[in-house]
Amino acid sequence: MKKSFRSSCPIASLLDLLGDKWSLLIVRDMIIKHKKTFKEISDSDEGIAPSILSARLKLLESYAIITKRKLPENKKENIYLLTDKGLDLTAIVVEYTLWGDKYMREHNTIDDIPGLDTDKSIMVDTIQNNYRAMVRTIC
Amino acid sequence: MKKSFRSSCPIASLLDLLGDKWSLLIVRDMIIKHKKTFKEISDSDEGIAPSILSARLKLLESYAIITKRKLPENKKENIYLLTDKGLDLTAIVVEYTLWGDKYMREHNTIDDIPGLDTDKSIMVDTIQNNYRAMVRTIC
DNA sequence: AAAATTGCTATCGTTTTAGTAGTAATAATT
DNA sequence: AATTATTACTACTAAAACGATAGCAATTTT
Repeated sequence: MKKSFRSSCPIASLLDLLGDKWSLLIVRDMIIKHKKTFKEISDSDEGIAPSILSARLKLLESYAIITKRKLPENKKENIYLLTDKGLDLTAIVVEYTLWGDKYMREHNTIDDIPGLDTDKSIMVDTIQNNYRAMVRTIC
Repeated sequence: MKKSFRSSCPIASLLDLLGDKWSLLIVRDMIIKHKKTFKEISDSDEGIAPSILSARLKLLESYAIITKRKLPENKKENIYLLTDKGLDLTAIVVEYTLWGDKYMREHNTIDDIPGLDTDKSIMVDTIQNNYRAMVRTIC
């Protein structure tokens, strides 16, 4: 899994990894909607093509943002879970949500998302705790 | 300036605008490095092609994230400045910096950036205040 | 045993990106 | 005043990425 980086800037380096139209949406599906399988993510509103989803999951896995495993009771489904590193993207996802909620309404219909008036750090903690609780139920 | 949106999700909508490898870097150059002209942004470490920079600046302007103007004393240079909407991307830029600083060092050389241990909201305020002060000196 | 589901890969036309060259207008230099 | 340099682009083409669809193997369900 090769990748080259444009510069030594932390922002540019992160963009070299996740700077496309799909990667953060996959992370969103996992963090917020607790999606865990190829099928669940495929079924999102935005309609990602399987070839793209496949490539992105591989990339995210190669950078240890997600892990891929099978559960003993199902040999068909792969379960994708966020690592701590991946779950640490929550703050970015929250900031995207807040900015999009505030400024994109003039250009597009935007869903109302409850709880956006909560303190940011509490939002981030809540999301991360919910995710970890979900992981505990399946492993 | 046409653009279509994939869904009514605020995150997806923001990604439809800024979800590429360059837009946020341009915003970073403006917010952090106080770059204001086509030339200054062109000269960044990452080496953006002029055709791409031109297209992105037009897009950012069309969504009122930046403005374009000339100063009376120079009829050649265009001055690009962030609007309040654009400056509100500071929190996202800060979160990118923090995540990149924390997790990208194992994959790439990452510059040390002073002040990353400061409280997030103070970082954001400081950056925004510095930017506004800079704008005041030239307008 | 047959049908459906899941998790992909393959293919291919279209779109986007990247790199380079070139140009017009202004500004600086000689 | 004439030449040179700078700025802000646009134009062009090659390369890469994307997007939609089809297809397939391994399971699971019926």
